[in-house]
Amino acid sequence: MLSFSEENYLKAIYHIEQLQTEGASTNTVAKKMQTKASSVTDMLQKLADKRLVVYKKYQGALLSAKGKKIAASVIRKHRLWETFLVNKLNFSWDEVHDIAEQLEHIKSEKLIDSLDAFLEFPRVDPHGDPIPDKDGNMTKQKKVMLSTLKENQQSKLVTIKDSSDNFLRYLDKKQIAIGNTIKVIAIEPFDKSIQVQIEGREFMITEEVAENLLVEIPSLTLPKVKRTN
Amino acid sequence: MLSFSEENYLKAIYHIEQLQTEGASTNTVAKKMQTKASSVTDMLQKLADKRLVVYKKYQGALLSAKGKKIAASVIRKHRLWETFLVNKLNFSWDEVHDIAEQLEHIKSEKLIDSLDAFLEFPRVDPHGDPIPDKDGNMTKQKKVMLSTLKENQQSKLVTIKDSSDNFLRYLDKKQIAIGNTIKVIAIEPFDKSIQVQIEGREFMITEEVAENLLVEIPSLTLPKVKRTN
DNA sequence: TAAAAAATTTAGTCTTGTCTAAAAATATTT
DNA sequence: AAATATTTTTAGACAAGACTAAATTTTTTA
Ligand SMILES: [Mn+2]
Ligand SMILES: [Mn+2]
Ligand SMILES: [Mn+2]
Ligand SMILES: [Mn+2]
Repeated sequence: MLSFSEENYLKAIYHIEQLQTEGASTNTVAKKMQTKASSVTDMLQKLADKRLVVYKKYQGALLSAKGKKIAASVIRKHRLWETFLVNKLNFSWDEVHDIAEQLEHIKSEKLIDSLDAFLEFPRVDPHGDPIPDKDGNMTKQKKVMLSTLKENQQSKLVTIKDSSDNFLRYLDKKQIAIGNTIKVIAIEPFDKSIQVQIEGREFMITEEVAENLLVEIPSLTLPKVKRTN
Repeated sequence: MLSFSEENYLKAIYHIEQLQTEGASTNTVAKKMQTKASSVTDMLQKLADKRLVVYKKYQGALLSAKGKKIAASVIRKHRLWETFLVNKLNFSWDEVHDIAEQLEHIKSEKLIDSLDAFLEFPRVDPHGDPIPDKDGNMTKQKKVMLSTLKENQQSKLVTIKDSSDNFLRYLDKKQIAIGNTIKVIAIEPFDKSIQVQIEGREFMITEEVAENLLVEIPSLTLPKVKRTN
């Protein structure tokens, strides 16, 4: 039975591995865990003893298969609980993360599978992040920053990069939600701000916002040319 | 913010105080917490420092008002989560206790009040135990052991004393549930076994079972005599 | 490639919560 | 009221998980 702390470290390493190819460095983990590098070293050694990570002195750590599975199950629990809070208890999406940080450590396979069924097997959490299945598999969604689209391209908002309360509340205020269809009307060359049309409403967003909105890769808008078959 | 351990000790003391009038002795707490007397002494001193119990060396501990409120809130959480598991996730009543032991330590007032509303403000948990309200008040139900009833008396099952898995499963097997009407048909003088009628079905239970079934205090069955008034 | 900077590990300390063994206080018997 | 038994506290140790400061290794810069 792993401690809360061990589970949190595994989760942090998992998230770091998603971004980079190499192993998670001591300092990166320390930053993510808001702790000191020396504490991280202690923990990496312990997780290595338990064969949950492969760790080489001064070289950082990589999750083992076993470690990856545990990390995915913690993430599964986190996201299912967030979904429960929003869908069943009417929490808003900026209120659920801290509570899910606690709930993700409750140990009971039956509980989490029942919860999954109760929620009717959601594929993504309230922030658009995919929920791993029982075996830890997660469909890695292909997505790009809205800021990479060209004028007239449109796509669907699948998730967001920044999940801070401030950003979540900004989106609520602008009535931007996961699943919305977003069309790029015009891009201002001077400051890269974007005129967008979201679910019919047209308005302006800054480049910073556009970089934190991740949308489906838009299907190529083929030039209307007659095919000669 | 209290630790899980501190909360568990407060809850244990609360339960002990319900049974006795005096303070909880070190040994009683040790038994309930399945720990050593010396560990209990350490914790009682700590809880006394935090003004959560009134503790006198060699005399045991009593909850302070503050301590009592915290204990009641932990019990409230425990029982609401048990209710959630049974009513919403279709757990059986013998499966929920261990999971509730974990869930009762989740810190979020909004969460527990939302859960309360989601469950439509239940008054009792799946085992018939009363759920304290937000302020820690709990309606102390008046109840007696079924074994104290006389022949022909009847009452309603409100809760059970023993909550072991074995007993809960015995009740399931016999289809005995909280809220059932139980009538004492006959008491066998030799072994005090009781012929009962429960929701129409008539069968025999042992004295031990009858001592663990707590029923409403039955209204006096007045002798049928004409009033001269 | 040697020096400087940055990252990482080690050594030692602290807190929380647990334990065992021994000492002290209280309760029960003779 | 002693003597004995039981309960409770104290003393000292340990493991987990964190920290600071110092030492070591790796990376970057000159
Ligand atoms: Mn989250
Ligand atoms: Mn999320
Ligand atoms: Mn319970
Ligand atoms: Mn219960």
